[in-house]
Amino acid sequence: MGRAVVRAQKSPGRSAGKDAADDRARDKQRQILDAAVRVFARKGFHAARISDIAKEAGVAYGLVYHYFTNKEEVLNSIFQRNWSVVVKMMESVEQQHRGLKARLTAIVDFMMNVYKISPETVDLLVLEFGRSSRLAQTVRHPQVDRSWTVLQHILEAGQADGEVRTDTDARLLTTLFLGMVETGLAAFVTRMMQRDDAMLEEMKRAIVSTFVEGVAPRGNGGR
Amino acid sequence: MGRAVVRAQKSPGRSAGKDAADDRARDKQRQILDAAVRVFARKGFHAARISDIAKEAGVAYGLVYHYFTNKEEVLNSIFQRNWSVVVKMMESVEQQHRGLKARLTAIVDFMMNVYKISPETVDLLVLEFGRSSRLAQTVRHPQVDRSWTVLQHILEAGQADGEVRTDTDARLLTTLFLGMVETGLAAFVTRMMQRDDAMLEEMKRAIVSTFVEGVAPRGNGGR
Amino acid sequence: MGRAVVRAQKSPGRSAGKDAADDRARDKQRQILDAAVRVFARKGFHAARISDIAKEAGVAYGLVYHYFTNKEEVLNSIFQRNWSVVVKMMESVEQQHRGLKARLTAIVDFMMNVYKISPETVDLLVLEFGRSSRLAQTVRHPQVDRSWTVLQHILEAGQADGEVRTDTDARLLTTLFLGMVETGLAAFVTRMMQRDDAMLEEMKRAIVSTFVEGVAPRGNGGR
Amino acid sequence: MGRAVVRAQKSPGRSAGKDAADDRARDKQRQILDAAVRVFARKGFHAARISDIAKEAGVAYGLVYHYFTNKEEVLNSIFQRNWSVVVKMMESVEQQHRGLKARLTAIVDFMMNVYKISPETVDLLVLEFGRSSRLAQTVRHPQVDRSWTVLQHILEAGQADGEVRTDTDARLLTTLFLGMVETGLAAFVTRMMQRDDAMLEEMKRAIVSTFVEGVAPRGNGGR
DNA sequence: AATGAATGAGATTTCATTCAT
DNA sequence: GATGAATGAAATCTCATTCAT
Repeated sequence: MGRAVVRAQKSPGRSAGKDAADDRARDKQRQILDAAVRVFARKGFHAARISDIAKEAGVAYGLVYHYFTNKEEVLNSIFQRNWSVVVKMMESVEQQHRGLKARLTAIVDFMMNVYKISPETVDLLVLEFGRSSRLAQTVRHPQVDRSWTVLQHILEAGQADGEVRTDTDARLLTTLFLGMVETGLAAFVTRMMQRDDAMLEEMKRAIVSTFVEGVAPRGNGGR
Repeated sequence: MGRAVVRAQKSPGRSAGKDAADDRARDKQRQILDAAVRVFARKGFHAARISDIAKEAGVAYGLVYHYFTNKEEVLNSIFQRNWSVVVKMMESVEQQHRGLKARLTAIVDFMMNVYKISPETVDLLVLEFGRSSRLAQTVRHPQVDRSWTVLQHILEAGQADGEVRTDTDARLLTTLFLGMVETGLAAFVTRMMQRDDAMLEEMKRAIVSTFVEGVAPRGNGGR
Repeated sequence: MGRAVVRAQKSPGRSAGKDAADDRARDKQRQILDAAVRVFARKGFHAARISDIAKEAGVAYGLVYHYFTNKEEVLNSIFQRNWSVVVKMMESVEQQHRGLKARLTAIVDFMMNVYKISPETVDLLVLEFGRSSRLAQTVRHPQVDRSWTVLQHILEAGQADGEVRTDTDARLLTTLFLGMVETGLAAFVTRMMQRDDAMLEEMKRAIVSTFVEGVAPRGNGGR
Repeated sequence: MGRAVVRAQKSPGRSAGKDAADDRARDKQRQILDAAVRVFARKGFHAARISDIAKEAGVAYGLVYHYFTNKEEVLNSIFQRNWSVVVKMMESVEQQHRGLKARLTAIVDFMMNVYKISPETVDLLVLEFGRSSRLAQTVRHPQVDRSWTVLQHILEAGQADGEVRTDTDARLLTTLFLGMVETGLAAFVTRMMQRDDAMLEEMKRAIVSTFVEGVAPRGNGGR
């Protein structure tokens, strides 16, 4: 409840009154979204009532409708907000790092860190969104497609560099990598595994090394 | 009321009518469960109405309540029925096959074949059940735990045989393997990938080889 | 459950097979009615389900419909059966006894004894039927009217004999007497009072003497 | 949600809107309760549907749930509201009047007047609540116990003053008195007796005098 | 006679959404 | 902007009753 959100500085030079009002509005909106993350993570999208979210946010439930069209839009906003962060991260990783292992390590690192910081968010993304074709049909976030594409690029680069075998479709390998990450997270989410830092670290290492070794070209003079 | 009736032998001599009735009852139950699989897969558990299931099964919705306590129990029955098949398969694989690769291949084969035969069932299991901690908390199917355990045994055997590196927890590797399989299936379920046989075959090969290579001990001449 | 009902001897001289069948039928019917009394007393008419009655009687619920048109008819049968006993008792009391006090004593005695023997029956009659105008409207048992009439006669006889003051309507006094009896019983039914024999005896005495003294003519040559 | 709100004084200066809203809310609640009294009296608790109450009150049925948890809580509120009036009356009678006859006369007067003003309320209290042990078990209104206690005190005072014979338990006599009043009312409720004022007056007199005479100590020159 | 599968009307209850204040 | 009263569609579930066996 009431987590202290760091307020971003806004573009200076506007009417102070307006800005203050905008600020308050943005705060309220964020307050509601934060509450929604927790409630959705706790009860699931369907079972979560708007009034639950409002109560968690400490506002009247009518206000939720002031900021969002309906319940689904609340969920969409959450996805938008979070996936755009993931996509940005992936894009920057592609730019900043070289080599398959370094890149995947950076990505897995980031994901696991997010989990440490806000497990509810990950719970929600994994449980409600992860793969739901039904939601996907209604929602179809281009962000998600973009993240797949970036990953695919990384793997294709690996194939070009001889780090990844070329006899398998890069898109398919992308699937497998995401599967490991996702299910790895899910194991924590569903309490299949203990939620402690050591475990998280081991998980990171296992995912990266298993995948990198697993997709390495082999055979002739190979490994 | 009167469901899951254990058939006892009754006074011989006039039991035919009774038995026929019981048979019909069992048929109707199965008819309802089959319909439920399709409806759940199509709309998801929450969005599926009992009346949808009844309509799909071609019975009055009251009959669903005649055989099942409520909607959740319908879902549970489906899980029970299907997971027990998976568990049996895994156990038999452990008995019949030797060697990590052979065993995992057999398992992945089976899973993908089930998908070919009854994609709705897999859709349902993957989407609704796959990992939902919320459902899991209420339901806690021992069958699921059992399947994890069997897989873990297989990996531990691999460690003992030197096929799997020993510096990583077998349970953790189990997670990763299941993640690949599950997300591999999910890619079809969510239409992220084309549902054709060639693709399924390539997926099978990719999963097994990536995982087996990925978890192989390295070192000797290796990495 | 399964209280041992004393089977009445039937008119001798009929076809034995027929009689035996009739007997069995009557037994089943009585079995169902006895069960119904207990269930209605326990849960109330509305909350009692036909299946509860059938279960209590140890028969299939379809059979209830073989013997009774519907749930309401089951209740009616119970009333019929019991009130006719009460009416007969009152009529015989009017014949056998002389004097207001003797007659009322006999009546109260009987009522309280019934309570000792079958509290459920009294519970049911008092709670579901006692005064329910709504049921009364649908049911309108002539038996009930008859019992009022007999009592009224007894009071009118008392007026004629100078035991009861004549300045008050006999029907009204009937109401008051029945009110005492009914509420007296109700106090046990609702556990407002301890259900022990001494209390029952004191209740009997109090009802009769309070009423008899209360309605005695007074005044001039009176007290 | 937000029912039975205790009105707190809020920051003075802009509370008018809020207060007006609260007033409206209280009005609506009462409107619903009044409607419920009529519907329950007409059809009985079980047969009354929430939608009947809503229709009678002229509101959407959802609103009933906005103010009350469920149907039973509606009934409870009615009991609470009405019995507290009865209890207060009895307490004030005990204070204001002296002598058994005066006190009981005042009580019976009040009861019969309530009946004249709102027969439905009395119908409901008498028919649904009067004694129902089943409801009583769930509800157990302390108000009802309190009214018994006050009456008992009045009778004990009568015993102390020599107006009531001491050889009978005061609680038992309380039962009888209430029985007369209740059944007296019931006779009107169930249309066993004509609902006219003259009859009501005669009933009043008959109840009080029968009871007072009936419980008077006898002996001296008596019987 | 006896059974219980099958039906479906109908009741309760929930909750997203609108809207007056 | 903020509130929460008001609405009513829709979903779950119950159970009296019918009927084939």
